Amino acid sequence: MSLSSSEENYIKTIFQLQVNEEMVCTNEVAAVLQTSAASVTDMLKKLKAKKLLVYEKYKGFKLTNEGRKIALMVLRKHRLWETFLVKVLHFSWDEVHEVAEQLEHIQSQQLIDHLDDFLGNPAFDPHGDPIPDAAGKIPFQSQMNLNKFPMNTQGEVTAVGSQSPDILSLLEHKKIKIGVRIKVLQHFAFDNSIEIHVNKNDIVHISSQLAEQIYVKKLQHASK
Amino acid sequence: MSLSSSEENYIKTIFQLQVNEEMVCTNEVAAVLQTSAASVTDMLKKLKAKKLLVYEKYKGFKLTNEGRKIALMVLRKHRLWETFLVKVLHFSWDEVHEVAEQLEHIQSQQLIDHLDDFLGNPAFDPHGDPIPDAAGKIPFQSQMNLNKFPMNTQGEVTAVGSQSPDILSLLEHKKIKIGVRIKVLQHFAFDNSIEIHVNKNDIVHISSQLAEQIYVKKLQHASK
DNA sequence: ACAATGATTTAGATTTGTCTAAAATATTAT
DNA sequence: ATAATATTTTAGACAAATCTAAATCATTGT
Repeated sequence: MSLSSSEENYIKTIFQLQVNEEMVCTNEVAAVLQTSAASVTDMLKKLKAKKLLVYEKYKGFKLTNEGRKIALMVLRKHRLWETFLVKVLHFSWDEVHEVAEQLEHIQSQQLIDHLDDFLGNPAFDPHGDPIPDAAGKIPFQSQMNLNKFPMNTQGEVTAVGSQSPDILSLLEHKKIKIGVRIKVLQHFAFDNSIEIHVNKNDIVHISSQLAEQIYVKKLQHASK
Repeated sequence: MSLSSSEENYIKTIFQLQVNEEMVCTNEVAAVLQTSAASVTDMLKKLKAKKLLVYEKYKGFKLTNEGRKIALMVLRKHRLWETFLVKVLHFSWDEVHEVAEQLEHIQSQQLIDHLDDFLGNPAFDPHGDPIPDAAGKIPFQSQMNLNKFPMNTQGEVTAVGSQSPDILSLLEHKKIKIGVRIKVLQHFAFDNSIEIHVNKNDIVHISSQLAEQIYVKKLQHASK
């Protein structure tokens, strides 16, 4: 049973909205997919008929195991293609998304297996997001994007996504380099900027564009 | 103005059917695309409205310059992807077509430019077909597939498409190797097999599958 | 020349994915 | 508690690409 690009996009979106076991609602999906709530309802009926999600009118919905499996495969393809575009075809990180959105719907198991091998079975894509393996397993994400790092948690900078001079000079100015300790103090919803502690001394403000380029791992607390 | 996959497939098919300046007819296209003549007519109207072909009811049709340009770009993408699949992802020559049919419709000029550069701007794909360049120019095909070689013309074997032991042992048995002179004597429509002269002595029979793997270039006649 | 045959087009229907407007349901505020 | 508001679903329509069956045009054989 193979799905249309449209069906795959809905499933991927629902998967990404349903962190934990929460139900997802119609408007959220409509907002992400830039479509009308009515269109979402139409698609929900179809995906329910295919047993890819559980859904009751007016009550919200979430993916079944089968649906989750499909979402993971689409995500796998998307992230492998992004890796290919950046590592092999030398796209920059901000140019890959639109193209990967198309490539993720190519139907060929062989293609994705060979691509995975050619890339050396990467565990993370250029944005630092984990790439599900062929069985759908997501690698443990010791490193994660500063944008997604929990607040008030000790972290250590592990990598920078881009090597452009503009980013490096900005990082230097803010005294951020690989190995420094950070803690997210506050998040501003307006522009997704954040305020962080650097080395327990300085408090600096980081734009969402910059945070996107900084990877961090959690540190174990000495005290408990 | 961007076209749907379906429109691109029709244009590509019509381009390949219209060798020389001949008109193409509805049934030919329907046969190649495995669809009904009625569907072809519907699409012809649409492509005519977009000025991609000239068409008069019941009289046949052919592409405009604009239509030809699009066909060449689709062909370029198809053949670059086939090259990628064989050379980089180690697909065998008979596995690439279906996947390339999907990949050729990905919309991104940047993608195809980068892919072309990554592959080293190849002039021919793994089947020996010429790859149009970014301007739509088709490289001169000194080497061509034995299946497409004209009859009663002196040729010289220049390459073999696959290095599999099965093919090599068959070629040895038929005394065919790089450099030998050949001439196509007869073509059998039933199975697309051919009968050829090898080194002006032996007459051997070649299946279409084998001919597909043999590349030949024309030799200038000493006499004229 | 014209009847038979073949090719092409039209007419009308279907599927998929979308839309807007209106109706139904749920939530929130006073 | 119930009126106002927000969310979700239904109803009906549309565009793209396809189909079948019927009608139209072209070609061919005698």
